[in-house]
Amino acid sequence: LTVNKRLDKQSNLTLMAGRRKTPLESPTIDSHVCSLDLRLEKLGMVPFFRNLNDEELEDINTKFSAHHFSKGDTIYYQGDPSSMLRVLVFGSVKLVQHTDEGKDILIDMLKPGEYFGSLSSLGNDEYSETAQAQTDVCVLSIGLKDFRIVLRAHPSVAISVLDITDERLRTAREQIRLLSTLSVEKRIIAILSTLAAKFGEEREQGILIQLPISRKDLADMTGTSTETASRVMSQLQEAGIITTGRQWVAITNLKKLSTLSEN
Amino acid sequence: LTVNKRLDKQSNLTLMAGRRKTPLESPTIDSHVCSLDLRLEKLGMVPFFRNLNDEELEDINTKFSAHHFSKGDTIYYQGDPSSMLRVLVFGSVKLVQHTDEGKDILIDMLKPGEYFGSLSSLGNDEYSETAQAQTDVCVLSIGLKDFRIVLRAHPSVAISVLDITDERLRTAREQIRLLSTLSVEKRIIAILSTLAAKFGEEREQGILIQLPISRKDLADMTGTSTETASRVMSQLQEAGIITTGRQWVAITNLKKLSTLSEN
DNA sequence: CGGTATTTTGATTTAGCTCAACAGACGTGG
DNA sequence: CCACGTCTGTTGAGCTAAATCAAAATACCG
Repeated sequence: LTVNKRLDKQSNLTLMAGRRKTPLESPTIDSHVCSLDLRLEKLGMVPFFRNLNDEELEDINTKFSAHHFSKGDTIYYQGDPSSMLRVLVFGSVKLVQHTDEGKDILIDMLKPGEYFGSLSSLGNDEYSETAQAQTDVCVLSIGLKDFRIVLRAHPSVAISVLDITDERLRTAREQIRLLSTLSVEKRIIAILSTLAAKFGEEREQGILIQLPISRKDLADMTGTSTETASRVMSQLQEAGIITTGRQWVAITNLKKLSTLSEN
Repeated sequence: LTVNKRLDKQSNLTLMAGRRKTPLESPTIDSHVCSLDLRLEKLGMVPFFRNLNDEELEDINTKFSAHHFSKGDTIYYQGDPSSMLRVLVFGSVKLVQHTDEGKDILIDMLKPGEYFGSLSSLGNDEYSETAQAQTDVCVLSIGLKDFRIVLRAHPSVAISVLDITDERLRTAREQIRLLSTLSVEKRIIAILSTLAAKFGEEREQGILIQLPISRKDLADMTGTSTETASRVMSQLQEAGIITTGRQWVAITNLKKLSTLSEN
């Protein structure tokens, strides 16, 4: 993979400082990473195509097209007519719902291999959320009708997609539980644990969450205000549980974090 | 259908009173409604079997077994090993999550034709919620492995189940939005609208929600306390928007209700 | 280096929780 | 059919978590 690590020069200088700056790797991709010749390989990595043989994969491959988006780009907007199913191949994407009152809800953050866009042509003809590139990304797209054909031809794919969707439903309901029963502090702790499990990587600072996450993102994930999210993060840092800065978080004391979520 | 309507004698007497008593029909079913001879007919009504021909249906039918539960019975408990997929044939079922701290979350209320239990044998070997009969109910059950076989043999079924699950995911995320952004009053108003659309029937009192719903149920659906739910319901009744009593609600002014939810 | 976006911190306000007591409805058994 | 016990809903008062408003500090970007 031709990934350019844009190493920040200060990352060495600030190693011992109380609050380090941008320890995240912000990978940028050459556009050809997202090119035709790599699609087949990528498709085979996607969970719901994993059981297929080369011939089947080849067939499905022809139905997909590949696109590149830069960090911050919007892949589709909530309310747009929904017509594509997408598979994230590289980078990370966030799904956001906007409300009339201007509040946002951050529904999910995706990593490579996950699908988004619309699945079902049933009734819902608009995207129910906005998809935004959180880093530079590469995305494969397939038209809904074509995807239906694939599902019909390959029951194992349909079953895999069903399993994944069911799992997401479970996660969404868990989120409802958190929102209904826990204090803001505990909700943020829970989200940090989840993100660490999904995106965390071992570093000197602890488990670094490999994603640009702002206070507003945290607030939108936990249904609170940026100010409150900031206060909670300050407390957690004060308590030596996390290390954090602008758009990044690392968990330095996972044990203590999980203790707090119980209590 | 041999359904006994247990007509409450007071329903006539109290027609003009400010607050009527138990206007709900509480149907009880003779156990043989849930018997073998009716299963086939019922299965054909289930959304995801609708496209199948008689022969296919017959085949699937043999894999299901029928069970009757009385109002208040628990069909399965959160944490039990999950092994069955269930289809509600008659009555209504509620899905509840319990928390360590003793708070409950009411995830969903089901009507005939909807499925519950577990879908995916993937990883999750325990029910993530408790299913309780809200009225007398009749339920068809199939073992997970058998259901997998059905899915594999009938792609159209797999696709239907996927569509339904996707729709539920959308609903769950909508619920997350409500919890994250709206006041308790608006959340209750939103739930009342939803319930009216799903379970409402035209009556003299207005759109009567054909289900026993307590203040606690409302509270557990909206993530609030019974006291607050009660206060909101009192206000709504005061404002002439709903009529309500013990375990029942009717919406007398739907227009005004939807006005309130916007504002 | 200056401008902008993000984060922090403080002060004030408030929605909704909790605790508490009571009232109305239900149903059960005598 | 009535009396009684139990469950469900109502209402009040005080308290607290978190929202909001406001302003300053810090990091990042060109």
